[in-house]
Amino acid sequence: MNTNTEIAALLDRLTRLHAADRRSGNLNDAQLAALDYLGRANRFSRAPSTVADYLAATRGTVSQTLKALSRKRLVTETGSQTDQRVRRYDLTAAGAAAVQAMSGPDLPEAEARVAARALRTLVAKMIAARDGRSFGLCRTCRYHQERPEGRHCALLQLALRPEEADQICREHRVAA
Amino acid sequence: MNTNTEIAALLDRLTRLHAADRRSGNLNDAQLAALDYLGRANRFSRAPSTVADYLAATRGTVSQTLKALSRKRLVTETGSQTDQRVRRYDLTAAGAAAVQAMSGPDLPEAEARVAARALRTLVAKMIAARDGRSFGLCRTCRYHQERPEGRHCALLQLALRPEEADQICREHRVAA
DNA sequence: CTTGGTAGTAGCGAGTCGATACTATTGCAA
DNA sequence: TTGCAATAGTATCGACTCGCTACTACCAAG
Repeated sequence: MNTNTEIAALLDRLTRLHAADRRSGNLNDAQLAALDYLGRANRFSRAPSTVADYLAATRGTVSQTLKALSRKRLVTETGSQTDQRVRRYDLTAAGAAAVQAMSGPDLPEAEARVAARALRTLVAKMIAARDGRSFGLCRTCRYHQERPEGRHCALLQLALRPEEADQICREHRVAA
Repeated sequence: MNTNTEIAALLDRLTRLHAADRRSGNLNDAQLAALDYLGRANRFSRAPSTVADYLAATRGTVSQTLKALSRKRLVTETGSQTDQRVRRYDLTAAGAAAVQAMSGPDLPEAEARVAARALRTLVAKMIAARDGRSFGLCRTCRYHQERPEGRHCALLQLALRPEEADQICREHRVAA
């Protein structure tokens, strides 16, 4: 068996194990993933299309999922001022609590670091193969600037809030 | 963000990307995973309960999935002679073709090896955390014996067919 | 001011998924 | 030998995913 085939098989099993581990209470895998993403993304990256892009799903599916989360009072829905078509979904306090309650694997730090590096590489490759967005952290972006008056985004041309430097941005481009 | 939390987030995304990549034609993720497993498992490991164990799902869910695959003529269903309760699902030629057609990631060999090692470790840890079976290859098992007349399983106490040494076994125990 | 592209959604059909409940078996123990 | 608990597999239910098509609202560029 070639190594790439083995990776596919491992991903298959890992996928299942991970989903089974998280799945708890009344949230399914897709809802958990969306909720977790919304908790990490900045204010420009919490629209249905963006979530769909991140989760490699269609807008239709994500729309349904976000509505389900909304019915469960885990997110709120807001319209955008600048573009009337765009909607933004933010975590409620209950939503944030649900994210906190999610369990991950429990590896010793050294091993976790090795695993995290491998996973980052793998994700990056798979994104590249499908021409997808990197969805990296704002502060690692080529448009991120540190100015005397504070952080600034050179792409959107606006000042950034302090907490946004560590959030996911849909416009993220790896620094050159 | 601690490293284990980051791993959970990476797994979330990886899970989605992998599923989206594979999903093709008229097979969904669960069906693909079951089909792939059936193609790798030995004759003692192709029953619904075993598949359920491997995929971290319930017997009920897997039963449904296997019936769906059966309707699509990708697997056949056979009863066991030794235990009337047990059923075995084998790939048909069409099923084997569908497995062949599955695409995996496409990494250069060196990187693939690093990724595979990390994934194996991660899977092993997650299995251990849930007291699950390893589902390793027959020839890496502590009960696997090379005898003059051929390979032998010291647990089931029977002779092994040549191809079985490289198949997945539900009874697999890591060599001591 | 039309026209083309984008954002979001509804609704459909197949299927996942956990849960519950049920039927055959099997295996063990009194 | 019977009797009973454990096991294998299924059916069914309700909530939901998922891709798809169709549709509306909105934006932008000619």
